[in-house]
Amino acid sequence: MPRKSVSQSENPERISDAEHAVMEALWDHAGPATAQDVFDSVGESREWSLATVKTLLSRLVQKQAIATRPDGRRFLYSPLIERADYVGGESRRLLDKLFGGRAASLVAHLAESEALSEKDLTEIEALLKELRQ
Amino acid sequence: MPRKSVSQSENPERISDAEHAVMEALWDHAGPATAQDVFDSVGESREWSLATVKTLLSRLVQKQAIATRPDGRRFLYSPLIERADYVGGESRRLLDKLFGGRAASLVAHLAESEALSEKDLTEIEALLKELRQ
DNA sequence: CCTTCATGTTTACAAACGTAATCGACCCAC
DNA sequence: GTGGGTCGATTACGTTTGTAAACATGAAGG
Repeated sequence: MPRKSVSQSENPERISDAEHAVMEALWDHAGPATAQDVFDSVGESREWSLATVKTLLSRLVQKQAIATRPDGRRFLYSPLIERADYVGGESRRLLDKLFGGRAASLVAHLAESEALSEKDLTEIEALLKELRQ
Repeated sequence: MPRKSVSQSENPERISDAEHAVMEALWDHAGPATAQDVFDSVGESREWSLATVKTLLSRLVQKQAIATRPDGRRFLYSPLIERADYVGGESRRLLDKLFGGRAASLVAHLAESEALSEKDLTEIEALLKELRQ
């Protein structure tokens, strides 16, 4: 198979914070969304103009994080990367950066810093139990 | 619109990736370090020039993340924020951004994505047990 | 047709970042 | 005391990010 030319597709282009908010809107949206849709979703929390949302969408297209499909004279946007993958990547980044990649260290830290509520603990215990069967 | 005049010292200035590497060097170093020290520590992994390290140190001073103490004609740098605090802050950021603040979700995700080794699981279990007593 | 609105594209611009060269002050060896 | 080296400070410069206005174009209404 010929080597894929521009190499991209393998390239985990970094998604910025603002861009991430747009991704969340897209992931949240059932099916492809228009720029207006995204604006409506995201405009509540973040005070962005429609223009800003469009810029972010363009940048995400460039970064190959989302795809466009023409629909009449506008575009429908849909995520190219899955939320789980993104979340996994970011989590791993943090783990590597701050905990030497050791997940247990993270959990330990959360526990020590009291970031874990009683409920969290119970949930995690249940989770572990399930993983163990 | 008058920019909200922040009461300094309360201001959690964001530390960039490169700056973080410098912080790690400082945290690692026993006692105050010179720019050269930092350069020596960090120069291995990252291919930075001494000038770059100095720039980063300056920026960290501005951000009030580190303090300087004159020592003859040079400075000794030492962290003003503790690693645990930084780590806690960043962890929380991730948690809020990706998991709606729910730590259990993070752990669940790590588990599902198989980011947790057998050893991790055992460690976490032990941790929980300890927290429970 | 012509005006208006909706929509993506282009351009803008300041702040933050990554990376570093240069500058001015100071100290040491000759 | 003078030429080098050392040090922090200043300046630089391209890229990314946040935020958005201006522009081009096509659709739609009158």
